[in-house]
Amino acid sequence: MPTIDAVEAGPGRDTLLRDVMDRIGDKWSMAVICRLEEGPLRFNALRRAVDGITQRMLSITVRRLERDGLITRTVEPSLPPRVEYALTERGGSLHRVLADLVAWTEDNLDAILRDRESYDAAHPEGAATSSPAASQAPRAS
Amino acid sequence: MPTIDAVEAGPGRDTLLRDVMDRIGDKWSMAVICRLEEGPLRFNALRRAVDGITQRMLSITVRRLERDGLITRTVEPSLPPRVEYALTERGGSLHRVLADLVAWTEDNLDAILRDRESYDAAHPEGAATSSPAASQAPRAS
DNA sequence: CGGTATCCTTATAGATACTG
DNA sequence: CAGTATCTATAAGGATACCG
Repeated sequence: MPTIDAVEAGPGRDTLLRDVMDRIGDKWSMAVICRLEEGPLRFNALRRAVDGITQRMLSITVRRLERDGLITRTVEPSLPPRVEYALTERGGSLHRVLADLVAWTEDNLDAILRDRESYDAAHPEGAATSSPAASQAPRAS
Repeated sequence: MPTIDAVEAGPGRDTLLRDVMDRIGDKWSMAVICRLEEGPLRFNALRRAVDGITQRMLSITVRRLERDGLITRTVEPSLPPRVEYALTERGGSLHRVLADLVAWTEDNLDAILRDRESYDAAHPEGAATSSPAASQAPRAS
């Protein structure tokens, strides 16, 4: 039974955001969704398409996405087995939302990078703890 | 100088997504952005508004957001000092995109939760490694 | 009030090896 | 081909204490 606070403050937008972010905010989920949006792929094809992902992380990621109904996993019992992954309707709708996020990033990334340089120049000491990773990613396709 | 691969494959949507996710995919950034969208707040007011955040994490989070030009930090040199945080234009535009993500979550969360139960029921063994945290968050406003 | 500094626990993910 | 298992490194985040 929820306390009365839950009623007062509305649905808690930020809590909902946390819910979705916990799902897609990990290192590989979005990349997998984006690759599958272009069409279904088998495990190793997906592995090659994502670039940098390990077999283990792809395995974990597709299982999570399947669990949330964002992708399907279809096993064709041949020898060797064919396992195909494809985006669901729900996964596709999520991808559309994410596309807006990509567009926003395209519009703002350069300015952010510049602001960041200025900030670091103005705050020489506290350079540590400023941003997670983001330093030099491989920058592949 | 980029290699020729960078030209061939397009802008790399998933890499861009990773860029923005690295920025806002952490545990607290979105919550801070959402609270500030309702109006500027001072440090401790923001701390109380976010619910669950520690002083340390708020400190780190606002510094990162300021560094990326998503919020401003204004110090009024009184005694005791007043430090006010406010969303920038850029932060506001990001919030608008995030709002779509919230809406998507509102539309899909219940179904996802149900799918997840079915999945767990159908896959009793591999219950571990399935989802990060997400089990029982405090569920406050 | 508005933070830092320090310590510690746990999640995330990489490497590697092995299997049906 | 399509995964699992194990082990390890790192970093995100929480608890606590202290400072200008």
